[in-house]
Amino acid sequence: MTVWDRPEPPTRPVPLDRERIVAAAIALADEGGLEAVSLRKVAARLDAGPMRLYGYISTKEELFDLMVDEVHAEILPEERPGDWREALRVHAHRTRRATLRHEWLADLLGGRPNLGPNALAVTETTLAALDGLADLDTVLRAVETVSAYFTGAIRREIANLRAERATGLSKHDWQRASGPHVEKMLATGRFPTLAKVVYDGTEVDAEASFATGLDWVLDAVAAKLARPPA
Amino acid sequence: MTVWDRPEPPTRPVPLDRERIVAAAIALADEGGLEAVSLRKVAARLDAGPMRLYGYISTKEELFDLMVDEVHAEILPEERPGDWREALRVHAHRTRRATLRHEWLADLLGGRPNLGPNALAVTETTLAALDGLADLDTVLRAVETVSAYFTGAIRREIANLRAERATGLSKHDWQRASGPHVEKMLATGRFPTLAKVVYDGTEVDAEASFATGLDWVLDAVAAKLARPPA
DNA sequence: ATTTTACCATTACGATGTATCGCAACAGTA
DNA sequence: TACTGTTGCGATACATCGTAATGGTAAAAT
Repeated sequence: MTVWDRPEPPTRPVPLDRERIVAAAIALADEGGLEAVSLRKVAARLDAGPMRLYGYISTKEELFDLMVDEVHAEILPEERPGDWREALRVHAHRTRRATLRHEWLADLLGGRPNLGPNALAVTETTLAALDGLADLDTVLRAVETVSAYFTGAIRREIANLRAERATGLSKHDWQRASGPHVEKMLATGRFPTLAKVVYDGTEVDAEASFATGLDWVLDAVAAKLARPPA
Repeated sequence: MTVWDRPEPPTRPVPLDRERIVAAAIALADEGGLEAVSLRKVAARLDAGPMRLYGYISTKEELFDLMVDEVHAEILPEERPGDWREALRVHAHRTRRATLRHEWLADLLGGRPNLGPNALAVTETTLAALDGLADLDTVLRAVETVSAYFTGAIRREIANLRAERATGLSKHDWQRASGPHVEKMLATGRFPTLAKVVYDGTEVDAEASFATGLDWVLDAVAAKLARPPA
């Protein structure tokens, strides 16, 4: 058995780190949604066995946590924003845009506390922009209220977007035509107001809706920041 | 081969309907969370084979849709509420309470459009309470803004609650002590505002936070309903 | 040079959602 | 009453999943 008969030794396994793992997972999720992310497929992208990953994460949920935090790096504004209102608005819009780039984020948003370094940095920046404008509790409530709003709004927007894609219709048409079910329901006359909205409502740009609702909430915050807490 | 040797004919399979299926699924989810809901286990509860369910639903997601709609029956207020503000507030609180009873709802809230009969009824009631107070689009935006808020707020509340349960600590303590990670992060000094909030913030009752944020949003809505749209 | 350690691939297990298929009980017809 | 279609159900099967356990092998330590 000469050297020539023996194959070359297998190339050393490609080095791994969380960054590479998370990048692979995000790529998969971007392409096929969260459900396309399996530890096996992530590992395969890195020319590794599935079990290899357990050196870096101990559960699939942790991988999701890492993914979410990674996207928060995109959310973190690059320049310190002007006033508090601008800071909150930017935070909301950047989150929305990031979610449009990575739709799977909608499935994770608000699902678990985000304690990764990037998420903390985002929170810090936002809090800092409000610091001193009112007592701590009010500031916190302001940030949480705004973020509750945009979390919910983004999730709904993505949910609608998926429904539109699934049916190939705009939301407006989709509600009326696509669902014989909805059609039928409305025809019963049990939902007169809803029917009015569906039939007479104008179709509004998603981004505009988002921005308008956000402005309302920001107005509310402004009112509470203005005067000391009740 | 006498009669006695022959077994009795198998009892006819227990009759099934969606109501029973959904009830079984909800029971499972209440006990063990959404992940405890598998078609096999649901079917087992009904003394049926898994495939039997596919006569009533064609996919697991549909089962989730049915579950969500079923809970909306609990959310629907029994008496027509007073004014619009009360209507929105009641909608929010009833949704929150339902989610506390069925925590898994937090995982589904806002994830898909809710078009079931009960969900439509809830929407109708809410819309009806605002009907005529402003043009349709404003009314719709009001309802959507409020519901985006409470969807997001509820999800965060449940997320925190789970984290507390998992660590056995209150959120306050959990952020400071449990996570050596968070501790360390804050100690870096890179998150001064956040540190202040974590260390100096008072611990507020979850329901109170929810109610306060909700009131803020309702104030904002009130302002927009008062004067005609910009 | 030998032992220890640390890592990694393999194997394996139980569970899942769902496609397929064959059967058995009923409905309707002759 | 015999026969035949139809319908709905169970069993089987498959591909996939997350992850526990195992065992080998290469680098580090002695």
